[in-house]
Amino acid sequence: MELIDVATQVFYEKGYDGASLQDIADRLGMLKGSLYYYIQSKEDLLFDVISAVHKEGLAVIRARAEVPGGPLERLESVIVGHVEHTCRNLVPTAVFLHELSSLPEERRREILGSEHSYQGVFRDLIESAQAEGLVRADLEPRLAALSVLGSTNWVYRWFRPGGAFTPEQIGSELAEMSIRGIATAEGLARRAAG
Amino acid sequence: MELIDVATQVFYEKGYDGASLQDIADRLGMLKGSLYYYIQSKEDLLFDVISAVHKEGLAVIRARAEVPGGPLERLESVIVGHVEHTCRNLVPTAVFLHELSSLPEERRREILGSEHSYQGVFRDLIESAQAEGLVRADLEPRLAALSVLGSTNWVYRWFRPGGAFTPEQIGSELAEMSIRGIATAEGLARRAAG
DNA sequence: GGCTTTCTACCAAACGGTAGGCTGAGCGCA
DNA sequence: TGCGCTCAGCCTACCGTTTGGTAGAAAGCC
Repeated sequence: MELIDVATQVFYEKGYDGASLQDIADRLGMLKGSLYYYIQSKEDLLFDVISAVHKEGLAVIRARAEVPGGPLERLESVIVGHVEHTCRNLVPTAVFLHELSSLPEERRREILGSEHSYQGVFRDLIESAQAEGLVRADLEPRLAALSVLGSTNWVYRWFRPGGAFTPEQIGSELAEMSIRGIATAEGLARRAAG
Repeated sequence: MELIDVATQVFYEKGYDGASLQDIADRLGMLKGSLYYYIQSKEDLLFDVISAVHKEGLAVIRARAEVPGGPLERLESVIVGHVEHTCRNLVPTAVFLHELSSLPEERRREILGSEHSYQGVFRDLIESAQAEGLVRADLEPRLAALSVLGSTNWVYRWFRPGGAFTPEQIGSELAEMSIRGIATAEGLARRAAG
């Protein structure tokens, strides 16, 4: 469907409140009233955009989190996957991170789940690594997860395709920094050895 | 001036586009027409809000960056200062980071300076540390700066006063993770010794 | 094949509502 | 009397949404 792509782009450029259905209709070459043949409301449109990219991104990191292997290796893979997915879906991701707050409480929770799902994946992996002595024990897992999520999510604000860095480069460098930031000496040694 | 505080709060709650001058006037107990005695336009109001908090935050980290001492210690201090300032000025900071894109290109650049000023402070410190062998040489300074900025700026999205973590706690933990993430063995050793 | 009906994908116009911006009159206080 | 400030109200523009209608392709039926 082309509508959702156009809407994503317009929401990205003007923000949800700043974008009008007129803008979207113009870009599709139709009248704004005609949009209601496809949608129920403007809000539904935003919901669809956000919901899709969130579901996709979550699937990416969950798949990588559940692979067999040490928790530190899996965490690294999750970070890389998350960053690369962000870079390759820059526009929808930006809309998700920027306009989620434009949705009413209820629909927001419908997307995020009762607990913050992204954060949960990172935190679980960090806790597992901590239990094996691979991540510093004095570290608050939730804080560590938020730190990693921060540096990776921030990517949507500065990455530009064709810019100085490739998605792969950014993914692996951010993962490297994140892991070094939280691992124990043993965790790092075992990672280098494996 | 109370107007700017109220405007900050309203922009925070509803977003710039979603907020109306009516909302602001209501909260001040006056009619929206009366606002024009104080302001020239709605956009000017946003500009003032953003400009103020940006200038203040930049002053905080610049002061800490210019203190005498090793670059790694100064970087740590900058991170701590930045995070604590963010936590203590959560609402204006959120407006700054969230609504900067609502300003026209020109006024945006008037605030950020020709080069990204925050990023510049971090990058310069990282480059200094790199020159002294305290930060890994294979690390791209700009990427490292963006990683640190990401995890610290992200704080505005999850910190809540009276929540599980204090600003001091968050500042020192994020700084610790950031430094460990980029430093060389020698950098870490020298930091522990000093 | 020819005829009719249904469905798809829009169009045209208008609705009630609200937006930012502006004005000139008038208030209380020094 | 003068001045800082607020008032009530208007203007034009645009918003999301609804309604009623229609060209043309597709499908069903004989």
